[in-house]
Amino acid sequence: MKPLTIGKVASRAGVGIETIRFYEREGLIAEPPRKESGYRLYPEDAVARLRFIRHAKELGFSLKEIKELFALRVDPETTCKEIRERAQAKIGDIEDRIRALQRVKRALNGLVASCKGRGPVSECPILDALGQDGAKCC
Amino acid sequence: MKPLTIGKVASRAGVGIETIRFYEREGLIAEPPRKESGYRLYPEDAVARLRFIRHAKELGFSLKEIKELFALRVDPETTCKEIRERAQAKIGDIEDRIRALQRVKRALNGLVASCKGRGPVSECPILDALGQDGAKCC
DNA sequence: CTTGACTCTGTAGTAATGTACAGAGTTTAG
DNA sequence: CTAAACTCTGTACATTACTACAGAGTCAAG
Repeated sequence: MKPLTIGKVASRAGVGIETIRFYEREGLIAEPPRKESGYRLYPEDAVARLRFIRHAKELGFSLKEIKELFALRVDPETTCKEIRERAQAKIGDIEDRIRALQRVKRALNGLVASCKGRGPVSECPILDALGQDGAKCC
Repeated sequence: MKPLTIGKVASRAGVGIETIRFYEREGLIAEPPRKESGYRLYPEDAVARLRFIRHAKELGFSLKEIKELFALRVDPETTCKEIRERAQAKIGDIEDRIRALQRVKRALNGLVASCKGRGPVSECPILDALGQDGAKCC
């Protein structure tokens, strides 16, 4: 397989060229070999790595966390268990966020229910509720 | 009740002084009256408003969204009905966000389930799955 | 009345995550 | 061979949500 130029890698991985160079600067991907001209020449698996980054980001990992995942992989002491634990911690984070949103939703639903949809805004119970110190919102 | 200086408001609302001035610049809180000296003098309810912002932020609203909520209240033409409609739209947004997070969570759960937590990282299915093109993660 | 704490404006910096040129050199299709 | 497309470096800009001064003026306790 021929090495790929940055543009090919970008289109195959579904990211921008600038993004790849950015990731290189940030240490998320290795500096690839270059042609004499200075053009970057990527092996095939650079595409997989960029896809990994993209998917992990979609799953709510920050670049920093992704970098940590890579560091784990590089470290020969790391076990599958550790990766799994990270994923589980992430699930916990996501559950927290879901719960927080559900609280907001419940609060808004309650407010909507208490609002007849008539009268001036000054009498609308919706906005007052969030000004309290915690109680009404959760 | 005496008007409060910015420092008092900040400590009561649990935010920084600079944050308050920042919110003022951003239009999240009104410019308060001033003393001759130029010192800001806040009415009590500024504290409630800042708490509102803080709580809403903790619940995942961006400052922009919070501003939109306030905009509803400020407009004298706004009726309770409009607030209610906005609140309902907001509920829809929140439901979307919850669903997105649940998709992520399901994906991560699937990955965790496929990982026995044993063996070297090179055999971890979680990392493999992230390298694939989309299918495994959604 | 002095001194230390407070506040003012205005500017600049931070972190995260890119995106957008400018200006120059390189590669490739026709 | 030429022109279009591509890539290079380096810098600057965008967004969100603050945070940190600098230098000057103000307030309040003792």
